[in-house]
Amino acid sequence: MRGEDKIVPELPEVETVVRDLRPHLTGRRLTSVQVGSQPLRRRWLAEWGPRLAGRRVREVGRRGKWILIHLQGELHLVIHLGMTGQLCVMPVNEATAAHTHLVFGLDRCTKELRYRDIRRFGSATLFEGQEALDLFFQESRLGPEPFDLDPDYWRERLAGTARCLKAVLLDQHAVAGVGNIYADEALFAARVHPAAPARRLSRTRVARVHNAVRATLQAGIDAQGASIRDFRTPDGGYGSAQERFAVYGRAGEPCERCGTPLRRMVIAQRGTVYCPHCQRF
DNA sequence: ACAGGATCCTGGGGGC
DNA sequence: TGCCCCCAGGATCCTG
Repeated sequence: MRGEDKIVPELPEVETVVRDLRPHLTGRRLTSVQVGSQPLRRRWLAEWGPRLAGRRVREVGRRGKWILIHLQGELHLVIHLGMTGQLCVMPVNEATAAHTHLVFGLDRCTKELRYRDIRRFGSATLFEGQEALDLFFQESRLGPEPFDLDPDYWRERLAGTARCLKAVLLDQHAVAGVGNIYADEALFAARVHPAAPARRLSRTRVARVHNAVRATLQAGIDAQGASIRDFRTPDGGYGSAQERFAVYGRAGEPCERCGTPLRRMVIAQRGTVYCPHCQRF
């Protein structure tokens, strides 16, 4: 990580953004949309602006790493932050940062909702009707929320694949919301090797993975909550929140449990850090 | 159907 | 100091 203080948004970061936005947006009307010239992962369609103008925000929610802004009249604004996306409510008179792609006006308010995304891996899409929203998640085969799962789900899911454990954790079809950072942290907490074949895991190891995924994500949510209140930087960053990670970005440093130097390998095309002593197959 | 690879994109870091 | 190259990674599309 060294000097890098951007955290790629995973479930805990997205949950934090949602909690941060909720009081600012709920009950407010979106009045307009300004669209930048550069396309996002999914192109914002010109007809969506007029369609959502004047709609009141009913609720702000989350599904996996997707942010859901439910509007009056069964419209659903679905936003993914990709790797570098930021969604902030800011004063209208504050200068608009480079790479701001969408600006939503808010009624009776001197603030506006801004979507900024340097790498443009993120997206914003408008769905009309609950069926269209359900169909989107159904077709993308988004897996269940990690907090809704029990060990039986993990046993079945892991037994039914030839892949290694970390690849399954990263797979949004298997479980929604886990990304590269929390996958590594959860496997360190569970003391299981990231390259372990998923189908060969013992019952006790599956239970450890199940508990570790939940505990790690919950700790992430708790820490982000603290960081956003205490250490939020002017550009909307999360300060020094990454100091809590035990393995992510720490290849070569001593394991906090046993002192063995942490090792790095590539799994599913993702940089993976683990303790070769604590984490076994 | 499933698994693995390529693709998109930019700022930052390493190497020379 | 400067330039080039490469790397990071989430979702999605493509191939075997």
